[in-house]
Amino acid sequence: MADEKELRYDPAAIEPKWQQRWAADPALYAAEPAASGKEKYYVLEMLPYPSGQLHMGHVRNYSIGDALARHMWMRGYNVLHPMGWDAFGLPAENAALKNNTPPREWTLANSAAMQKQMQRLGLGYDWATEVTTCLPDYYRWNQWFFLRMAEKGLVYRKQSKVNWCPDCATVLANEQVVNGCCWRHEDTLVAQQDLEQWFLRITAYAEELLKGLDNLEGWPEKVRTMQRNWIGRSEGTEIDFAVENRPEKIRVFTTRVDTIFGATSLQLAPEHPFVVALAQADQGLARQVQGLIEEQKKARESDDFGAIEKHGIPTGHIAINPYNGDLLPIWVANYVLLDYGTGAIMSVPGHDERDFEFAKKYALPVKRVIAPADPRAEEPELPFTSDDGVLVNSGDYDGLAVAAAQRRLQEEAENHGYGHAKVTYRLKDWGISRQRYWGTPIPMVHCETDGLVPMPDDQLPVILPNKIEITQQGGSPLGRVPEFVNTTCPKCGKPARRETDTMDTFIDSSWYFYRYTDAKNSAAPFDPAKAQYWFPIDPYIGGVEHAILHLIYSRFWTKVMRDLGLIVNDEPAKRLFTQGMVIKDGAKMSKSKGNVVSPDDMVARYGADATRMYALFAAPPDRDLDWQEDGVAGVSRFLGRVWRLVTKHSPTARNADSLQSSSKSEKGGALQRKLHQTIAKITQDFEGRWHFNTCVAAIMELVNEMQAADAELSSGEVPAPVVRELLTSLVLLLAPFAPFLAAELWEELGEQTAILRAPWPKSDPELAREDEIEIPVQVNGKLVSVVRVPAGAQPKDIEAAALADEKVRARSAGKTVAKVIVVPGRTVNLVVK
RNA sequence: GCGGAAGUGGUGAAAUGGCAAACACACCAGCCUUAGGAGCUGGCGCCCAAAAGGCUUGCGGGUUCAAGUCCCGCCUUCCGCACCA
Repeated sequence: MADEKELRYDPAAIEPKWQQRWAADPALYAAEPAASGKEKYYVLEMLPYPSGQLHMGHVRNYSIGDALARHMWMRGYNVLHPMGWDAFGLPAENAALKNNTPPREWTLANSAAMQKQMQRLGLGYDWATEVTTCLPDYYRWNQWFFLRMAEKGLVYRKQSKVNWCPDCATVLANEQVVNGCCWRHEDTLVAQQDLEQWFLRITAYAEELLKGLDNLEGWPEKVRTMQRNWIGRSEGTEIDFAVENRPEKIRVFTTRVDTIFGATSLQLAPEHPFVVALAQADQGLARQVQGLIEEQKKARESDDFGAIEKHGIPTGHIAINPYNGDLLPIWVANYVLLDYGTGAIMSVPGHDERDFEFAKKYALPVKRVIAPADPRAEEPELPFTSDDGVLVNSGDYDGLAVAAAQRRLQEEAENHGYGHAKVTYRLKDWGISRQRYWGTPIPMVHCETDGLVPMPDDQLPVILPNKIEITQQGGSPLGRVPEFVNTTCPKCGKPARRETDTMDTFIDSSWYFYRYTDAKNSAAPFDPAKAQYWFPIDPYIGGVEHAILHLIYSRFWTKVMRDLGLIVNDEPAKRLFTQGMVIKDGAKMSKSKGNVVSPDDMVARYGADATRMYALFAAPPDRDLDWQEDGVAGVSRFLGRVWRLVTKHSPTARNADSLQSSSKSEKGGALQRKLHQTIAKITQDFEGRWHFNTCVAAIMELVNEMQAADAELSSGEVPAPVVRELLTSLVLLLAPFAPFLAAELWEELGEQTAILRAPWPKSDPELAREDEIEIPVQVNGKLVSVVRVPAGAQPKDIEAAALADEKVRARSAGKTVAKVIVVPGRTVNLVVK
């Protein structure tokens, strides 16, 4: 019975054994100091939120990163492969409410559980550099950075709108607003509230963040485009309009100043200062404007801003077009946004869809001022929004092309002092205040005498109190902890109040990957020399859902740190790799759909190796992956074949002299050829394409061939040194994808050292070369036959072989061969007439 | 509306412009048996009873000796952004 048991591949026996051995050897996955002299490789996967459970998306993400890390270790690189926990955030507070567990305990228990899962999966992380963002030795540096930014003028406070869930009685982040409702209360509309908020001046870096994208060649085009759109640079003109009988001027932003002779009104956002001023003196107007504001609010809340019907209110005031003296009625319109441009537009119904719709509704005049560039073209229907045109009905500017007219009109405005060219961004400053408990306290003090006073560095960290009652009452929870709130002013020493807002959790993840390079540093966020050695990150691997927020914030943070003199790199990551989603039955896995596959379950049934290898085999890593359990079973069966193949022939391999492995036997030569072709293919894929699905397929082909030659391997027909080479190389190739089985079989082959330290096999082109190859022969582009020729055959020999082929002769009988194209090693095409 | 990606067997997929469907899954037939979530052999795009042959990469054009791959125009799906002036 025992013997038979041994004939079966049993991951449940193999994997825990190696897991224990690896855990007992912390140096195995540890990064070495720069002095190692090895070339560095920093492979990073996005750190998880410690929810308590890994999901399949994590497994896929980490399987990709771990395969790369293991491969690079075997290539002799100094590899940094760290892991940590994005540990602040609302779920911990929700759990606290639900289970009466303190957020800190809940979070740390979760990350400990997930670390166990990761170790069970055999992921090779250097746990000595682990970062947990909710611990004071990490978040104190958030506070430190905040103070440095404040010194540089990158921090300010201002009144701002926030998302407010009345049921939770708390502020929500934008990403927690789903279709205008709270993510935890699907039927509760999120309201907008005005609060005084802390902001980081990310817009100071808007231009650099945009320009830098052009050089990020290792980032997916999709992500770069999304960031470009998010930053939303647009070039235009600001023009000041005087108002009849009023002292104010109204500044308008437009990208189409060339259409200004077609302006027939000005439209102002309901919250525009001019409107506010008018409303103060006019109850009726005030009420109407309030109506518009309510409408906008509602539209914003329902996430359907574009769909509300345009309407407006005439103010009765008149603006003057500075170019031609036209008198333009001033309106308040519900489709104009206060926070883009200047909050005021010139309305040109002839050449803008929205203005046209508005003008039709209120019977405002529509003027044609742009004609198609081609004079023969028919006069187009209005609105004509193309910028390929020339000016008409525009005084001295008639006949100018759009672009030229814009330049001339800008010059004119500057000469007369009523306008100038202007670049506007859609990117807004980063509102980082959260009226929540579980986050980094903002290190500021409110003093009656000195106002806002930053905490001195030597009083950091401002510790988040542990004992706190989390309730559903409004306001910052920290405000209800007197020991926290009551302090003394660092400047004057008088009693003062601490800031009770905490920081957005995206701050935690904006720089965590620098901390990995020096995670235990208690004097600085990290040693610049260490960061300089490891940065930039070589591949940064994660889901595309972070394309905007996290990846813009962390680029911003990198630039700030560079300007603080801490680092020398401009960008955090050389290459960004966005893996596809894991889906099941055509839909993203989710609890509500009931199609969630648990990694623990897969590991229990098929083992970590099969689970990981399936995650790499089922699809290329950048595409969505459809999880099919039968596929995991298939990979598991394959690993069983490998196990049987290697254990069966390992005695032969162990006794072989490893120095001579070149085979004289035909079968041995064929297997060696396949082996060296496989090594070449996989090595090449690791160098950039990362199509691990075809790497696994190539290993399967190799195993299939070896299995088919089982008799020759057993009989000695294939020399023992070749058997040895075949088996050891196979196990080495498998190591990045199925680390447990590879380690087990490595030992089975009598190897003493860790497989992770064994050199990656090298493909010998001599051994990989085919003796004879098949060349498809086409006649007039149609496949007709296949001829066999020696591998290095000359074009004329290949041509002769093709012409001699029977099927080819039949096909070209009675016709003349007009042309012969020979692609050596590839194909022959005969053109016959 | 703007931007991005993708459309290939029953399924996941493969294919530096050079034999479309490698490798797997599922299915079918057979073998073995210690009856297992095991192993082995064979079959498996479509048309034709089979062979021979023909057809086939969303649709329509084009470039080329040669197109799943390159170019142009459409259609569909997914994703991101969106009264952004």
